[in-house]
Amino acid sequence: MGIKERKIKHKEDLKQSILDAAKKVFLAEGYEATSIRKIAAEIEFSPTTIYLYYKDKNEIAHALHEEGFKMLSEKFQVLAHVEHPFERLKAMGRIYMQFALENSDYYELMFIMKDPIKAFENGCVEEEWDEGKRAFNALVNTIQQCQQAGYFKGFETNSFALVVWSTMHGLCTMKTHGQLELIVQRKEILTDVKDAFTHTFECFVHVLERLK
Amino acid sequence: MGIKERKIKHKEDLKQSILDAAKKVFLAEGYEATSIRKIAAEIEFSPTTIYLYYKDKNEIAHALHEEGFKMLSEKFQVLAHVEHPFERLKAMGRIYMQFALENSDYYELMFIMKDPIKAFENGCVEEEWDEGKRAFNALVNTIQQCQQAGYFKGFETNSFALVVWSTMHGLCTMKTHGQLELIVQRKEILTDVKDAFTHTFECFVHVLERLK
DNA sequence: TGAAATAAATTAACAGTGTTAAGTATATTT
DNA sequence: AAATATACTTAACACTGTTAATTTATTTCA
Repeated sequence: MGIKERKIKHKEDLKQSILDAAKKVFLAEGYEATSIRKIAAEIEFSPTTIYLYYKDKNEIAHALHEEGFKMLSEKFQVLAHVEHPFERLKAMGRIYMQFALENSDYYELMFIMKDPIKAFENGCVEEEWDEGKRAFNALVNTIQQCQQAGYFKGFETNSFALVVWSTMHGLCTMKTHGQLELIVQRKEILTDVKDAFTHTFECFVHVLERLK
Repeated sequence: MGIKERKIKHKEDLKQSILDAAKKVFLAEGYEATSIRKIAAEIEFSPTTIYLYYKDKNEIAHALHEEGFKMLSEKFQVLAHVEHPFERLKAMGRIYMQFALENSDYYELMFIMKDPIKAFENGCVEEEWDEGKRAFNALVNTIQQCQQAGYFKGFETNSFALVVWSTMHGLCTMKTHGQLELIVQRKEILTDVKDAFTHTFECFVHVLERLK
């Protein structure tokens, strides 16, 4: 009775099981296709049961959004071993880019979609955007250390960090949303899309290098 | 018989009337709430009539997306009177930002949503992304002129243009999607959100100025 | 142990979505 | 006047998130 066993396991912590099921559907079909009914079918419960554990779909979106931040911060772990702050900043950018491309659905949920944010606007989730802030702080700290090493002198640290993040965020979204592909389509110089993405990043790195 | 007169006028060019109705609902309630049924109710026709003039909702999204580009390019007209290329670039950025804030729904449709792009992927619309390309070309040309004036020397023009656009796009989306607000919330230095947005832009301008 | 109270899950329903196939008037052509 | 073509509508499908009311299961207490 594999199904029954699974059901018992589910009951132990149904909230987590719902999230797991949501994640499964989400990864296989994207957020758009992740309906309450599909999640319910996955765990063999009624759709309305989900509302006993999550206030609404936004709260599930927020939970997935948190998962995404856990993933990203794990990938950021390796940065601790990069001593030179500017090298660390570059590595950070590359990790961020890679994450955005390889987990574009998560990226969407973390930085583009409004649904997960609505969750703590509607009072579902108590905390503020701790995950996002932590990630941003890591960037601010690295930039601060770059400044101590002679880079970006005369720039207000927070504003500069926002510029850097904006650039990376803009580039990643333009890539994953297809605008980059459309723009580059007939531009002879940057024929390959992959190149446009990488070249733009490298160009940005050159810009930063010039600010020493 | 105001209604009947209107109906006759509609029949003259129903396709345009549908678009006008779509725009009305879209501006009043945003794209999410712009349903086929609402558009139909607006022009007092059956919902299915719309499918006689537009293949699907993506095609309507694309039509609105075109309207947005017309609006933006109109606002860009004033740039012709700005002689100095770097001043023009800055003005371009400010116009872009203002447009994104004041017409955030249009901006969403033009640069973030995938639906309008699907329209010419699904063969609804013949042309490529001409509007986007034209806007991007304006940016490339300005940057090229900046380079001739001694700015951004040694940078590949197209890549540099993509960096600039990425930064502006990233900043605007972070603003309109609320991330900027959340990040700044507890950062003591940039308490005001409006300030964070403006300050980041100004910081970016300083970055560009340093590349002379 | 058996009845009452509590908790957990379900059924049915609401109000909406994009979209399609089939049917009905209206206008045009033969 | 009959046949054809055009324009539009009705009805329906297969979904969506969400809520209220109801049933089922578990626990508490006399």
